[in-house]
Formats: sequence, structure tokens, C-alpha cells
Amino acid sequence: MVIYAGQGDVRRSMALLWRAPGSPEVRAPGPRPGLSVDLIVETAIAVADAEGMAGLSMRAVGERLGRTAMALYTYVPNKNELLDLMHDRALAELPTDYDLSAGWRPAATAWADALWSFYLRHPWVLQVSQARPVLGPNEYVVLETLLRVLFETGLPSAAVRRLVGTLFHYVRGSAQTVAESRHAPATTGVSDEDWWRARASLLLEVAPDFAERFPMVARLEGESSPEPPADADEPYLERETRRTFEFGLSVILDGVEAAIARANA
Amino acid sequence: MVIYAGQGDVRRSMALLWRAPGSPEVRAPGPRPGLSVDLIVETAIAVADAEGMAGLSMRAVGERLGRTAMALYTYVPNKNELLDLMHDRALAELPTDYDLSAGWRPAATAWADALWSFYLRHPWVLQVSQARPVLGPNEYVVLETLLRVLFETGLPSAAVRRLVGTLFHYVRGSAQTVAESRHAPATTGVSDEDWWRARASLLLEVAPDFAERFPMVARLEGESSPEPPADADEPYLERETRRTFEFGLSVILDGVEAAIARANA
DNA sequence: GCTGTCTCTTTACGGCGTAAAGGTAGCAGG
DNA sequence: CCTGCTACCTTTACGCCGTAAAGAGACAGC
Repeated sequence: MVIYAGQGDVRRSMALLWRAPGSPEVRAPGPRPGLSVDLIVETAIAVADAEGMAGLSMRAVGERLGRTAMALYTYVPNKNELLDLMHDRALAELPTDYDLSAGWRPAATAWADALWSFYLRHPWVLQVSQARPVLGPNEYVVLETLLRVLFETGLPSAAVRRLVGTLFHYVRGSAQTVAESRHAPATTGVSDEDWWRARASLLLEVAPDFAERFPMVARLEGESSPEPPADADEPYLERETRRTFEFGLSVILDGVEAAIARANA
Repeated sequence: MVIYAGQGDVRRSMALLWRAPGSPEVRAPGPRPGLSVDLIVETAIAVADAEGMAGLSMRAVGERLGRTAMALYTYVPNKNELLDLMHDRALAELPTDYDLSAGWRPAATAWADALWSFYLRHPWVLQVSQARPVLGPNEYVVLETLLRVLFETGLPSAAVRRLVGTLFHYVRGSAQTVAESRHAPATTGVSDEDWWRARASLLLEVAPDFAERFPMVARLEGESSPEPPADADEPYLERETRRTFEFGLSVILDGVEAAIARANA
């Protein structure tokens, strides 16, 4: 049995994640804490929501709290841990149960929609590394919620387990594209559609033989996108992306139905 | 018609992307160029492959070329443009046609597998913003390739267009998880499975009531993962993730078959 | 009131992208 | 040949970043 370097740090970070929300507060000597982990995490989320991941710095969070960056290190070991805490905390706002009376499919659709709009509300979450799940409490709540829906399919555990991954990956991948394009205009000052128009018109300039080089692309553009109809409410590209999301989701769920039918045959 | 700020920069970056690989080279007065855009892009890709996105800095690329960071700015306007060039250049290594003699499904599977392993070879690509497609030549080649496969389904253009997004998002989302976990050990010095074990054992410590709080999760773990069988060749987690990828892909393609059947009904 | 502890600030270090200025090498025209 | 222009490349510097180290000041328990 090997003791791995940093195991003590792991213990500390798990304790931070799973600590009871109202901490017991054994007062020690020294001045009263002016901040708290919760307050710092909330503030950091506010900064990230407003300024994006690029605008999230220890200095920025400290400033919003009337402190220096270094003050935060009294409560949080480092920026990475803060990100983990932000991630798990944000997940708390997801719904935790879905109506299963109409079967698993409407519930799964609602779950995916909720996760999708969650990612759009907090695009920075998509930039927090997903590979090493933090194993925070809310991460498990989210997983538990999805499992309640998916076990309703009657599929065996192994299939359910993989379905979890499939759905998460799909929603995540889809949301990423919109989330990034939403944030881009704020940083560059050019709207998405204007940007696209400028590039597209230049495209013909640098690649006059476009239609011959990419016949399928030309066919796609010729056949299926007549005139982006002007709609003041929702930008064209954004609506297209949402519809692509819904379409793909229904394709996946059709595939799940096929799996169920196969299992019951 | 409004002229947007930065249009000149867009023109320059499009020219960089679409420039002929063997440039015409009108020699001007002054010293011979010691570097080239191609060389810089290749070197930057090598750095990113080896050190990850976090290790990719102008200074690092310059050093590998025996120059300072600032020397690169003679050839490339800034780091963002370099990233765009790297992205499009890397895409060039993807296969450009697939055997359609057995129908669209094996071809689509092969396409997804190729993209999946591409992302694992160049994990940094997943961190290049996807929202604003660069509209580089190789991006169109990749799209053209996929379209050739998908038009074989006989589905209408609108459906094909959305299918493109669905497949890309799914593969991207799936690859992201593995790619990040692959890179993590190199940076932290702890292997993925060891890390997981350390966290999991602490989980029972901080949340002794785990099984009651998360009954579905407990059920899933109890039923479907007996003992990770030791396999020297491929780490357990990695194999699991690959299988999840393949499973989800087949679910999606089942859904596509259902759509085809519906369209032909 | 003294002492120990905890909060928070100050300062500093080594990284980053890149703006600005200048040195130098090589070709074009006199 | 020499001159002068231009493009390559370096040096220096600025303002960001995360965070290590050291110390100032506040409060609790003795």
C-alpha cells in the first residue's frame, strides 16, 4: 500500500466540499472571520457568470469582497479548489426530480433541457475539467436524479451506466458551442451574425473555387438554408443551435427506445 | 452596409488560413526569413501535444525554434491566430474518405472513431473555442467528408445538417472527458485510478450515509461494476470510457436508422 | 495584561501576452 | 562600391496572473 503525495490535500478538499452548509463554528482565538467559504464561492460564481472564466481571478474575487486576493487563501487552498467548489455549488440549482408519470422519455427530455440551460447560464462550468469528477455532494445529487429517470427504462444497469455518460457528453458538447458563441460578442464587440457574415463574404474572396472543392457543403447550404428569417426575439444562429440540440436529443432517445425494444424482444 | 471594426484583421487571418502551402515568395529587401508560418504552426502543435495547452506559450514555441517569443510576431499576428492556424492544420491529418460500399452506418462509425482518436492525439484542440468556426480549409474538408457519408442516408438536407452537429457534439463531449483524464496524471503525478481510489475511500469518511442519500448510485455501483479486472494493456477507466463512447454512438446511429425508417414509411 | 492564534495586507517572484524601440543583415538603386 | 530601405529579430518594459513569505493587528483564554 503506497501513500500518495498530496493525500492530505485530498482529505482537506473533500472536507471542504462535503462540509455541512451551516458550519458548527468552534470559535478560536483571533479576530472574527470576515468572510466565509460560502461567501467566497458565491462571489466567485457571480464574477465568472458576469466576466467569464477569463475574467475570474483571485484578485477580481477579492476586490468584489473588499479584500485583497491573498485574503481568500485563508479560506480556500488555491484557485483550483475554488473552481471545484464553484462547480459543485452551481450544480445545486438543478432540479432534483422529474415527473415520471408519463414514462421515462419526457422526463429524460426535461432533464436534458434543464442541464442545457444550466450550462448556458453558467458557461464557465464547461471549462472546469470534467475528467476528474470532484465527487462533491451536488454532483451525486445530479447523478442520482438522472439515474431515477433512466432506471425507469428497465434497461440493465450496465446499459444505464453508459447511457449516463452518453447523455452528459452530448449535452455538454452541444452546450459548449452555444455557450462560447454567446460569450464571444461581449469580448470582441462584434455580434455573432455580423462576424459570420464578414467571414463568409471573405471566403469567396480567398477560395473562389469553393463550390467545386466542397460540393456537399455547397449542396447543403443551397438546399437547406434559404434565407435566415429575421426574428427579433431569438438570433437565427442561436435558434438553429437549439433546434439541433433538440433534434439530436430525440435521435438519441429514439436509439434508447430501440434498445428497450431489443431487450424486451 | 456597415463596415465592422476589425474587418482588416479578419481579412489577414483568412489569408493566412487559406494561403497556398508553398507560398510564392516575392523576395523583398532585408534579411532572409529564418522561420515560416508553417514551421511555427508545426512547432506550436508539437509543444501543445507534448505539454498540453497550459504549456503552450509564445516563449515556449520561440525557444524550441531558437528564437525569442517576439520573433514569432513577425509571422503571426498573435496567439489566438496561431491557435486557429494550429487547429486547422491539425485537422489535415483526418482521413478524407470512407468506404460507403457497406452503407452509411459503418462509414459513420469509422468517421466517429477517427475523430475520437484525433481528439485524443491532440487534446488541446478540444480547448480551442469551437463557437466561431475558423472557416479554414481543412475544417471544410472534414465537413465535406462527413457530409458525403451522411447524404448516403437519404435523409433531407435539413436533417443531415442537424445530424452533423449532433455527431460532432457527441464525439467532442465524449473525447473531452478522456482527454482531460489522460493529461491529468502527467501534471499531477498521480495516476487516474490511484486518484479515484483515494477520493472514493475518503467519500465514505465524509459521507457515511452515502447509500441512503444516493440509493440509485449505490444500486448502480453494486450491480454493474463487480471488480475492475486488472488489465495491463489498457487502464480500466479508459476502456470503460471507450466502451461508453461506442455504446452511445451506436445508440445515436440506431436513432438515425429509426429516422430513416420513418422517412421512408 | 500577556500570549498565542487567526485574519488580512504588503511585498515579491516568476510566469504570461504583447507594445515599443532599436540593432543588424541583406537587397535595390545610385 | 556605397547608401538607404526594409524586414527579421532582440531587448526592454507593462500590466496581468497565481501564490509564497513575512508581518501587522485583532481577539480569546489564561
